[in-house]
Amino acid sequence: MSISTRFSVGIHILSLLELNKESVNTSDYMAKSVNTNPALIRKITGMLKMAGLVNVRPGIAGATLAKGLSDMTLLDVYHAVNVTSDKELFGIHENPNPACPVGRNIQSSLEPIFSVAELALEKALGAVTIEDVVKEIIEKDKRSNSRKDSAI
Amino acid sequence: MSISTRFSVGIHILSLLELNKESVNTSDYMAKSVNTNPALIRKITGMLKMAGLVNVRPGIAGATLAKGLSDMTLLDVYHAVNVTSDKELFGIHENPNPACPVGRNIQSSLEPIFSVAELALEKALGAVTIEDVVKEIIEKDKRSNSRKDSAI
DNA sequence: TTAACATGTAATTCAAGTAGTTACAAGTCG
DNA sequence: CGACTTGTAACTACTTGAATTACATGTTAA
Repeated sequence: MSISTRFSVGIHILSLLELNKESVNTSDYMAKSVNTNPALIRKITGMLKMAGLVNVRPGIAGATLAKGLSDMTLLDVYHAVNVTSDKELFGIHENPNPACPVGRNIQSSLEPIFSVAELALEKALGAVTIEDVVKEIIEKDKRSNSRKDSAI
Repeated sequence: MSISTRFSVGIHILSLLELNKESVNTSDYMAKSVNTNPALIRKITGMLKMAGLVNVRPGIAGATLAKGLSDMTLLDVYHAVNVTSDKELFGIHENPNPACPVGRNIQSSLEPIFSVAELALEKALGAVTIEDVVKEIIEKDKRSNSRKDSAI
């Protein structure tokens, strides 16, 4: 199965907080941008808060960025929204037959290999900051706007 | 959610085919080693067959390796058992608000980033062959056996 | 040819995770 | 006080994974 869209929604939220920082970003407003419901936004925002990425307090409208954009990588978001802390990316079948040489060694043989692969993934995510994403969004928006203008 | 255990089971099957190549590896036998049921083994074996990794034919007992162990990487197995062909590893929320700069650019901004991360993962998996896994299993088994002997 | 056995596959069930939705308690502020 | 917001819990619908059962199809040997 795919990695939860909580990850991309988390990135969406952080990007939105930057690009819309002049206004108050309530869960209701952000839900409209993501196109989901406010409760889910609040849930994910809560996860981002736990990770120290956003400031948000009960009763006070709006969330704000808690750190500089260049200090937040996608890996931070990945860890914030994924419950991968207790669950590995790769699932390994449990209870293989201990009477079989393969069965009794497959798990311990695969774990370090899977770890290396997972770390490669995380390294790639850690190399991209939210600032990079925001810049990309701005660039893409400029390009599509200029295309639209020239078409008129 | 985690990547399906079909992946680790697929590796288990291929390793077993090598280490038990003197015997006939029926789905029933392999199911006992993996500790699951024969139908699931046949399903995964069928996927491995589609990928050209094993030979198996209706009515004829047992599966065999279709290629050399050093010519099979974990990435081959990953692609064989994962239906990732039509589904990306990272899920991106659909239908974000096109009226919002973030909403209308988030998907196209994230896709290439996620692709890079996914490729990093696949590169790591492609660097490990089934031969490596089999050697590791043999090594681990030797070590645990010698420990047992010395304990007597 | 037939009986025994193996693979291929469909259907069913159960469990778990995702995401959408509603509802409401708790907190804040004019 | 009253309007608004966040934090959560509960519920539903949906999807996927995995286990299980059943049976059609194919093969082999007696």
